[in-house]
Amino acid sequence: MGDHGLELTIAVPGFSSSSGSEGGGCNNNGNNYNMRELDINQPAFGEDEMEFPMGSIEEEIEEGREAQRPKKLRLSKEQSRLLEESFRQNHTLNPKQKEALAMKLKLRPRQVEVWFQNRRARTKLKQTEMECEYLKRCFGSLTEENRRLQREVEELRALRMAPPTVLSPHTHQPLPASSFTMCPRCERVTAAIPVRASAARPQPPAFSPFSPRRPSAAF
DNA sequence: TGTGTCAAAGCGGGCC
DNA sequence: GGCCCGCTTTGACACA
Repeated sequence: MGDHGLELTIAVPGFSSSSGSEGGGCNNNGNNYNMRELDINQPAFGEDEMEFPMGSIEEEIEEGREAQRPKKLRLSKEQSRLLEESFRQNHTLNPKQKEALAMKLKLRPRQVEVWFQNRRARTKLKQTEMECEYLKRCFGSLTEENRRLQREVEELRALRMAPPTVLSPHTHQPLPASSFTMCPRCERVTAAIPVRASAARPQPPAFSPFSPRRPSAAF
């Protein structure tokens, strides 16, 4: 989708989202969205509130009109563009900035405020989604690593349980049990068992999700 | 025309 | 009291 003329630009370390269809969106030619844009800012709402398309319901009731819900505002492309621009500069507005921006956009300060709130929420949601994807990938690789280590543990355990069969280097026959000695340190029967290649310590993963040095490309 | 999605706006609660 | 946030509602719109 994303064809409402509002593009998410998320400042996430390692990610750069381009503001793709700046000015060249798919909605700026000939569909009814343009008609809405005109509706929003045309002085067709009464003299006093011509900039504010959303009048209050109470006012309408007082005036004896049908208490119909006011038309919902859809921001024009230009309004969205300017809002995005100022959001890129600052994710929050002080009252002065808000007032100025509202004046510039012919909106109520409250509408600018709401737009920024919603925009922050959308940014956060997007970040959360990306973080979720990243954690899923971490989970997958850690599960795989865990499975591999479990198998290795099983192998080593089996090796320990089995009676040691060591071949004599001279006769190539199994040595008698009497030829083994007890290791004074670990108190196990030891013999000259060659180190198995598979028992070599595995390489640690390239990075750990819990390490402070996360690869920046993750987000 | 029904349905899904998006975004504006409402509402309540927490914080300063 | 104003602002922000999370959640929700609701109208506009696109699409099958």
